[in-house]
Amino acid sequence: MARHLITSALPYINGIKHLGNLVGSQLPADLYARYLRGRGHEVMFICATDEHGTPAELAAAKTGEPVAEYCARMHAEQSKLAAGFGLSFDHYGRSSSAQNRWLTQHLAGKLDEAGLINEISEKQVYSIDDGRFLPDRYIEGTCPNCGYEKARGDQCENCTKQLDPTDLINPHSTISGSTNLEVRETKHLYLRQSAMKDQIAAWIDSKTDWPVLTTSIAKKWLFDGDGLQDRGITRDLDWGVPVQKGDQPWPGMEGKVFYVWFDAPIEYIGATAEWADANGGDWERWWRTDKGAGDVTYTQFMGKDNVPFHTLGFPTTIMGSGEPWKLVDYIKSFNYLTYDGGQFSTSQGRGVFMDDALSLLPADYWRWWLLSHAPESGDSEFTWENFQQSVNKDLADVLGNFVSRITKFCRSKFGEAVPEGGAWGEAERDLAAALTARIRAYEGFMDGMEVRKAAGELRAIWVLGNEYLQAAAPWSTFKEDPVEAAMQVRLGLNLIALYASLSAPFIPFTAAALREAMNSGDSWPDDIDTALSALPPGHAFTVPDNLFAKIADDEREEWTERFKGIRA
RNA sequence: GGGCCUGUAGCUCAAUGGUCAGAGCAGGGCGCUCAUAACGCCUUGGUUGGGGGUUCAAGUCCCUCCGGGCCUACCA
Repeated sequence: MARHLITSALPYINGIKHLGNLVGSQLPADLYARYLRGRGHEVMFICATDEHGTPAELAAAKTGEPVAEYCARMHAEQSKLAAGFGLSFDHYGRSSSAQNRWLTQHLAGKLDEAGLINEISEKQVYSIDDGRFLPDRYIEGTCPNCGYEKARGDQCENCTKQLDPTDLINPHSTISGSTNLEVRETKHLYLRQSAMKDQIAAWIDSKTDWPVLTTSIAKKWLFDGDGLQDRGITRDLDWGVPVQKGDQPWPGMEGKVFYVWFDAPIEYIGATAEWADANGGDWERWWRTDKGAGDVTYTQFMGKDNVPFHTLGFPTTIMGSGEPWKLVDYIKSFNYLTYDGGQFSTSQGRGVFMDDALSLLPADYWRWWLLSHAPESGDSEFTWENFQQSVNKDLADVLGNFVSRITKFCRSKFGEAVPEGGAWGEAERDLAAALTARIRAYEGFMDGMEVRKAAGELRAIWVLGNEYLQAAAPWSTFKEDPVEAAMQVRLGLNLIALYASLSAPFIPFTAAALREAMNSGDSWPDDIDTALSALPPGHAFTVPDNLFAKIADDEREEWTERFKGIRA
């Protein structure tokens, strides 16, 4: 038994997440966590809401709530949706927690002691009417280069020229529209990533088994142009972790907070501490190599947009602190899921969101489609037609109908208990051998986090059941040799119990329903003969309701229409 | 502009430089009747985006052109 720490990229607090967010981090992380638990490993699966930053403040202002209340409400809502999708976090924390505040301030203090913090005075645009400094992207004006009127402060979307906000003609705040802007001097802390460049580069170089997507993004940032740059880690905002050196004040930084990207990854640790405080556990044995975390394998899941922060910023924080924190062992990164040709977009309300999804269909439908089409090698596209076909064929026909045909046949001929008599012949031994080969392949893909291939292998395992049943044909055998048919049916019923265990990481709700119907346990099939005799003769079961209703054409058409625009 | 990823069957995707480029779905045929008209077997379908090059051998490596996507450090 090994110990696995698993973290999913933190969903931002600003609104309900869409299916693209879900498949890029939380869902595959859950798949892996469930699988490892199923194999008997000790797992700590952590996620949290990322609650700081300008967008959270603006979203709260829009609803008229104090930002703390807004975040509390949205956290509760996201927790509920996460539970609805079966995301099996050991703890779903909040980056605004006291634990994270303490850790963030502590690490900043250690980085300062190590000489890795610079104080830099700089000029930024301040909006007098908004009462806040404006990030470059919140300033719009006319591009001095091409005359495009909606150029942003950082870059003109029209001519792609890099801009400084002061370059813009007629600049205004995108928050209020105000043109009452001025340039003010402000002091910020910078994390000296450049000083850690060689150490980070050597570390990345040692990770030869990481996805290309992960290492190529990291290397681009490390070596492009002048190489890894220092990064501002503070902001002039009200909502966030107050800038302190540990528990001491930071002279000159009063009223400022740490940048959301400094404190967000630290919340992986913070959330584990939250878990420990809530459950009486020990978080340090997961995070401190001097306190028991030496045998932990740490895996992070995230979308590609998060990779720079996890390969450069957070490791700089961890390594630079000089303390024995646990570093990530493997970063599994994902491309994007697109929606009918374009991007899913939280800000534009484009695509299918987690709450919509659960209102239409049970979580397992979505889990299966999303995981079996996970954007691993490149962006992948969600279309309603593809979704309908996959779900109907894979879940309803291949798996659902298999369960239905064997349980109903048994009930009509033998009653609702596992029938006795008969012994395996060649067909059964062949099936067992085929199952073993496929299960070992499935385990290999799951160990390697090859999500789509694992889904394909699982489906192939389901298909083996139908092939066997078709060849054995107990409905024919029964007429000549009821004892032989009893053996075939008994094997079929045991296959259902086997499928419940194997499928649980992908479709946990269905797996639970199967276990309940079959009165079976959830042990992993290390040995196929044992697994296929888990339900002994006489073992009572019930015929479950159809596991999956098919998606009808008119439903698909209605949903296609309903979700084609942008949602309010 | 720069960097990275990507283009393979109608669709979604596979293929350490090495048999005849493979699966699933969709399409066609046959079988079966336990089952959610479900299942099984067989089968049609490809100049691997275009062009050039390296090699005994290229989907794979190099160059070039075309198309799609992402990132580019103050959105997170």
